[in-house]
Amino acid sequence: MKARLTASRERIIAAALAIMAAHGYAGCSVAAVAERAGVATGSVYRHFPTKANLFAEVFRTASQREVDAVARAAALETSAAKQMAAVVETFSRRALQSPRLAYALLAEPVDPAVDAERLVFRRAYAELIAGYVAAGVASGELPSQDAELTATALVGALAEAMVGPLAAGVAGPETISALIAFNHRALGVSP
Amino acid sequence: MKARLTASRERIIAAALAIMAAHGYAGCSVAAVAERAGVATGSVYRHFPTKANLFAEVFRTASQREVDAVARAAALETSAAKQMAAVVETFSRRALQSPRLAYALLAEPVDPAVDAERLVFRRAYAELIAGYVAAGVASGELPSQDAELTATALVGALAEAMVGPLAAGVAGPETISALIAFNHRALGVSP
DNA sequence: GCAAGGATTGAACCACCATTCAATCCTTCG
DNA sequence: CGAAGGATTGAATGGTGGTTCAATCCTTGC
Repeated sequence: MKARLTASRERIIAAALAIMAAHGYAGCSVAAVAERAGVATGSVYRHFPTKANLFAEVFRTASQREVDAVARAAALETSAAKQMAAVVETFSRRALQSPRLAYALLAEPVDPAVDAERLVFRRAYAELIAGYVAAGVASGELPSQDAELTATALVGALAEAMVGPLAAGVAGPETISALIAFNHRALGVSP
Repeated sequence: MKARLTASRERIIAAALAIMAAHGYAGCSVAAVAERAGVATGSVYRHFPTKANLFAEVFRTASQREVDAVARAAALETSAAKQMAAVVETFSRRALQSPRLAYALLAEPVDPAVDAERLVFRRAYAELIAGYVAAGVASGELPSQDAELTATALVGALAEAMVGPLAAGVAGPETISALIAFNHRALGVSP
């Protein structure tokens, strides 16, 4: 019984995520999510107090997955330059693979309460990057700089550079390598 | 009479802008805008077919003003490095001066139709910057690079670096100079 | 001065959807 | 097996706020 409950909860989150990936946040009415999850509209409210609350969790889940993937890829590298390249590479590849979801997570207009979760998401990337930058500065690989600011700015750069292509639908490998070059310059990686 | 008409129209746009600057897009119900403009709710629809349409124009107007201010400041400079510094300086100073408006223009959740206008705004900045970058590359001041991508990424970096401070309320001159340093590195300005 | 035609008004309308809740269905435990 | 209690249902509710429109008011041209 308790299992059935958590299963329902999971199914609702999964359904919301699936609809976001297919039709964006705009397509996510509570009724649609419930139908896809195979429960009644009202049942959603047994698991989540409000729609915003549900989607806060959906965003958190999806974002964590993304940040984890990026962190995992970057952790394999040993220099700040390579770590940053891995971040860009992973982030971009994944975004281009699920453009609708990426757009929803990054830029689509959403409920303000859900928007707050987005800030957390972006900050998580920034923290991750800031760590690499700080280490790079400490080791002398990178010039002295405000690691937090660099990281924040890079997150913005990455997102902005992606949103266009996401809409347009195309961004080849050359865009990705150009982005990596940009990142290296911004970090002050010596050529 | 025709004068009265255009005057009304202007007043409506001005009222919308004023409310945005004070309470953000969220505070901009058609009724509130109409009241502030000194017209009846229904009259708004004599000038604009829909609310989204009205705000598209409001965004366009406000954005143009911002881009113009930045372009004017940058035009006084002669090297890409100085031009970019002027862009950052002007953009930041103005954003910090009207944080609520800046937030609305840059990041606040809005109607999708209005959101589209935001892309135009960001692209306008990007084009402006891309011009300076391309010139810098041509003159040999900057290393070879994809000027469009650099410009887009810098716009994202600038916006992202500002949104946090906008919410927090504070970003001193040291943030601005750090941002300029970031920009110079990203452009490949030789130290 | 006076119709005619357009501008203005603002209260009423309506669509949309998140949220609720009384009725119903299961699961569980004595 | 059979009640008790919680889970589930989905149609009804309600609030919000954009949009409309019949009535009224001005302006304009004769």
